[in-house]
Amino acid sequence: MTRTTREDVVTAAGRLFAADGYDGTSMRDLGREVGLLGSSLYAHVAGKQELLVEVVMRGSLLFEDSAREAVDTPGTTRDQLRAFIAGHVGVVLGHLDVARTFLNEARALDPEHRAQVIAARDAYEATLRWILAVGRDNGSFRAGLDPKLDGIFILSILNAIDRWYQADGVIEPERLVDELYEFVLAGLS
Amino acid sequence: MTRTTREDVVTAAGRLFAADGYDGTSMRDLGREVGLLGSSLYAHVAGKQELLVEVVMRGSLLFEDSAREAVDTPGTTRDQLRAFIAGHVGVVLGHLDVARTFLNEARALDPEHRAQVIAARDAYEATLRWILAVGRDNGSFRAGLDPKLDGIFILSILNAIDRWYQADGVIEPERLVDELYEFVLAGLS
DNA sequence: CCTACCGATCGGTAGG
DNA sequence: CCTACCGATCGGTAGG
Repeated sequence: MTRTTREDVVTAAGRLFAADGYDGTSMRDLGREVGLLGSSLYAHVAGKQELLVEVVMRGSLLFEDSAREAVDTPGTTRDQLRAFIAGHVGVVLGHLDVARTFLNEARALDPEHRAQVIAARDAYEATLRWILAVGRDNGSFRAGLDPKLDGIFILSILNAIDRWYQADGVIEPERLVDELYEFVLAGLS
Repeated sequence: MTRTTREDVVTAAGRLFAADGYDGTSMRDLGREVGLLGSSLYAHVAGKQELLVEVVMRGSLLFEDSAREAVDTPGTTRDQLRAFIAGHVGVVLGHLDVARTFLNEARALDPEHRAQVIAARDAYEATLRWILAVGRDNGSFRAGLDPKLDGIFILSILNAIDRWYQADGVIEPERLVDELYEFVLAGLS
């Protein structure tokens, strides 16, 4: 046991926010998680809200980077769609606590940061819609596709993964990506 | 303004639980909503938890009835799938507050009722899986379909509707059902 | 259905 | 990083 760092506190906060929610996590709970008293946390952070902002912003960046990589993927529009799905799965499974907090606890943010998160989500969704529209126009997907509505359907599936996926087996991440891609692509064809 | 009834309190509780969450709703908030003091609510209900149980159980019953009706629908397996989707949309759009509370606030329930809700959700999911398996075996859907995984994908889409649907137009409920059915059916074909 | 409370818990601070 | 606290808010109760 070395000294507790700010990073330890942020990581533990993500864990508790993901498991019990922001409102369901007290500073005393968080202190216990890192082996300190609740009041001692204020030597590391300005407050509870700052911790939420930090965790959520990390999630926001992860999804943003993933979306950019998907668009930069060489190949067909279908390859980009697959990269988008694979990237999303990678973020969720690779950073479960951060992803869960980003997806489910944003409403506890102060108005300014909440607006920032909503903007980030809109941009993420816009990237997917862009892929769908391009694919519709170049014949990769069906002509009658509705980028907005079909984008919502796809994101609904992706954003629910953290709720049912269990790390300990049952289905491998690679197979999950395959099945997701297959199901979604069919819906677009 | 007539006398406040227990029903008024339960309805208002559903509204606030859906909007602000169970933890985010205080008995004083709820009292204000119905024009009473927080402490006066205890003349109508035993406690805050009882209100959550009541709202969530109403949601549970609505989805259960809807699933049964879908299975009892005459016609092809595809017709049953469509009825399942239409029923789900009907419950969500027709009882937004109850559906939201059922879908998002069950974790605030005491262990016994939470177990009940999980069992109800499992049964609902089992009904959908049954439709998928039957349809796979009778040729309505593709042979390689995975009832469990594809059922999760479908429910992911259905359970997210309350998060983005806006009652004031944009898309009609009938068109939503059509688009959902089209997208899902393609994923199963 | 209100008045007047209760004990518990919350986020956070002063001072060391 | 702890001690000792603070004001606010919470769910809930006694008595009318």
